[in-house]
Amino acid sequence: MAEDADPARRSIGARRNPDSADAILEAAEAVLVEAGYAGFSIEAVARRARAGKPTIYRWWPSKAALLLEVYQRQKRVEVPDTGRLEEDLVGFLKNLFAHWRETSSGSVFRSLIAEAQSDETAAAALADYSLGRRSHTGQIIERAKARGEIPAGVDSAVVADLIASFAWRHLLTNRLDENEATIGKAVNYVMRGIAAPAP
Amino acid sequence: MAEDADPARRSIGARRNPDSADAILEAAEAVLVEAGYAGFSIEAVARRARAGKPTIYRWWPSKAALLLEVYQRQKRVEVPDTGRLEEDLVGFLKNLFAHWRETSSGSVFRSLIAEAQSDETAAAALADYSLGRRSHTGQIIERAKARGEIPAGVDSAVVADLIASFAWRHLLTNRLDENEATIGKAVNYVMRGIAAPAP
DNA sequence: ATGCTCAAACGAAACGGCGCGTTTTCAAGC
DNA sequence: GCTTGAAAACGCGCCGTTTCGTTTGAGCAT
Repeated sequence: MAEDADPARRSIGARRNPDSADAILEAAEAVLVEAGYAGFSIEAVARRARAGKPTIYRWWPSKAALLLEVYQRQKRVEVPDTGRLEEDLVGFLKNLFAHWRETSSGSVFRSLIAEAQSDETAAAALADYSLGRRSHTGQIIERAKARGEIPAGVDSAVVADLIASFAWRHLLTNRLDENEATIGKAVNYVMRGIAAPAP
Repeated sequence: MAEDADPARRSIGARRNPDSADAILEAAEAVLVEAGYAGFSIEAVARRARAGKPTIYRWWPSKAALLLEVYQRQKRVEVPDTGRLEEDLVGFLKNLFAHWRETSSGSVFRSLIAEAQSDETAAAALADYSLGRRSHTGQIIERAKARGEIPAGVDSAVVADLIASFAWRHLLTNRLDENEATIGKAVNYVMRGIAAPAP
């Protein structure tokens, strides 16, 4: 992938070298996938990118910052919009699990969560990110509300939190190959809770 | 806490020294609480326990093993049994969050989850543990089933997984001071999903 | 425009420091 | 004599930083 950095990539003068930045980000992703979070060190990334450590430290103040940018470069998961809430939720989770399994996104996100447990920067970044995107799930639920499929009183933040928690836990415990039935069942419980009139 | 190890604690001959083991476990807990997971190293624990590193490595093959034993020494959280499922679930989550906040259990468990992302041993131990205890939540739900409060067809594993996920996510994102209303709301959604007749 | 100087970023190498996991040494008690 | 424990030292790797020489754009004067 990025293992043979362009030998012509050299300093381009008194401004940031985008080639270096790219090489570093790609190397970071590659190291993460190949060696896992345990083998993810600034040294290893620098070696892999054929870059100097100071170059990395200049642009990314912490391991967490680098991880975060790698994560943000990832392709986004597809969010279905079928017109039925339950179908959307199950489809989204299936897409998400497949995405996490089949691309490096899963490794990167797992690492970010782990890093957040010991690095304040990572924790803040993760919180920002979660809050900022308001999660795809929230949008799915809001759409269902807008078309009157579920009561307007439903607190989409709470529901989205439940779904997101489910996804996180499966990611962190390496159960992304969960069969569709389990996903469907979990979503179904939440779904009925949403749809039922408040007691 | 364990900072002044008994100066009289010395080798007791050809068997394991329980005083040393205790001192090491207590030191590990103290280091984790005071310096966090980032500062948790075998060296630091050995220093704190006034023990030699080889002594630690002899009895705990990895950092994960030590973490796990520290976690298992913790006091258990109280599981309510009021005769009403919703009350039990909310009460349990409240107890659990308070327990995680006010004792070192939260720090230890967070660290264990983080460690599991880079250490295979920790991952296996965590999976064993989660599976083995079948979670307190599962017992709560099974009780409700036994007294006929909810349909016998309810899959308690799935529901317990939802509740546990909710708890994990709040632990990992440092939101253990969530107000009672949020907990209640989340549980309420799940509850109604359980109670409602399958569509 | 042209040419000069300065500042910035680059890769590479080296630094001291620390934690790793291991090995060795020595003393103590069964 | 056996096992255990404490202590010290080992080589290794990564940390975050500093220094070096080189490359190049930007700013300014001519």
